Amino acid sequence: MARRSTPERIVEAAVRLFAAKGFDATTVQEVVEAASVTKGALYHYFGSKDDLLFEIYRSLIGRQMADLDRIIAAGEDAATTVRRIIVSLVETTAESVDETAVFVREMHKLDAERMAAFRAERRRYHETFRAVVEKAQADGTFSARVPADTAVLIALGVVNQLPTWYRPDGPKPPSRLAAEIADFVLAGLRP
Amino acid sequence: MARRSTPERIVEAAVRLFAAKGFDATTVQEVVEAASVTKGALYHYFGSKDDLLFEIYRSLIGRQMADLDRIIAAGEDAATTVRRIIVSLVETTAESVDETAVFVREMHKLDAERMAAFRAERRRYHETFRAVVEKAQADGTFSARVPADTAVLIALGVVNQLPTWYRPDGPKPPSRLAAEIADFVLAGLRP
DNA sequence: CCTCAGGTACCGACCAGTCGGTATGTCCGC
DNA sequence: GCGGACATACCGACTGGTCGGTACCTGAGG
Repeated sequence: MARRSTPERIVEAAVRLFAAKGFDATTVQEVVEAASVTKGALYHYFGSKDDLLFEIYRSLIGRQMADLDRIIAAGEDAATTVRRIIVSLVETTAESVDETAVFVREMHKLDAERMAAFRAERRRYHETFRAVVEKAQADGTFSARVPADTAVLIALGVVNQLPTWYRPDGPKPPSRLAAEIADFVLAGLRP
Repeated sequence: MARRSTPERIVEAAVRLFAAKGFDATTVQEVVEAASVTKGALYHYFGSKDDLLFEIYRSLIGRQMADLDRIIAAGEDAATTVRRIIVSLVETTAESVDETAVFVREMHKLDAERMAAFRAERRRYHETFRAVVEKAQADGTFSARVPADTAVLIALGVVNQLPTWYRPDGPKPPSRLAAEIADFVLAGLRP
């Protein structure tokens, strides 16, 4: 039998198809065929096609928030913290390009309740990141040339855009890309 | 009668709806109702729902390419040129948030032929922008800390991500936002 | 009276989700 | 150590509704 559990296989197939064709353009039938299960099995584990989509978001956001918390808890200086946040973000994104692509494109399809939950998480991420930049700007470690919130928006914007041009088989390994992006952002914040 | 021509009204309504609900989730019926026309009128002017989508891309890309060519033709120094490219991009994007949002989210739905045409245009934009940065890096005007292509990818990434967080009624006017983003990018390129 | 702009009724395809079923455990009283 | 009650995991034919697109109509201007 297959190594992965049935629900895992279903989510995997769904991510691949949603990333390639979009959520609406992918039929439940295609998902079950790609996962080698039946419709019955899918609806046994997931309440609806939307639930499947939400499951993808949940796991991605969960990983990113955990990384952020870990980095903040380490309590290093601002430049190191910012570098680590960006590197971690770029690397997770690179290894989950499909998830991120689906996420960025179809996020607005969440229903009101889930959208609220998602916004709260994103807000927390954003505020935490911004606080690091603001503190460093206040004590002169970073330049205040550009407001902290714009800097954060720029950094997060780059990462979310990554799935549109990043190719796993491209010339630059994710670690190299992560370092370059971090360098650029830090250069922008340098006094 | 309405001021705008029928096809213009149709495209306008389509952009608004596609941006709000997504292309697939919007029915042709909703578009014609929002535009106060009938299905017959829509199919009189557009061959298919996809044609409508393509029309949105075409006009947006056309405007951006024209702006770029105009800026390059002015032949100013690298820093001014880069600033102008970013400002022009941010401002067009801000005044066409809906178009850009649709574009970023649904671009992958283009058929092979149109996708190829689009990629060629994007490539030209990218290469033109990169050439400016590379030249300035070669003569020492810009730092070569971060490769030119990464810098360009970052700059364009920020702009494409703009529709997800930019609000026309937000505290910062587009010109201010454009200036901040340009400042940040130029700071990242400063020797 | 013919063409062009627009209107309207309708069709065929498709798709998310349902539902009645089976097969395989597993726990428990006796 | 066995029968029966219940649960878990899955199957796949079917349906009710939806939607893009089409065929045909109308009315006005030249």
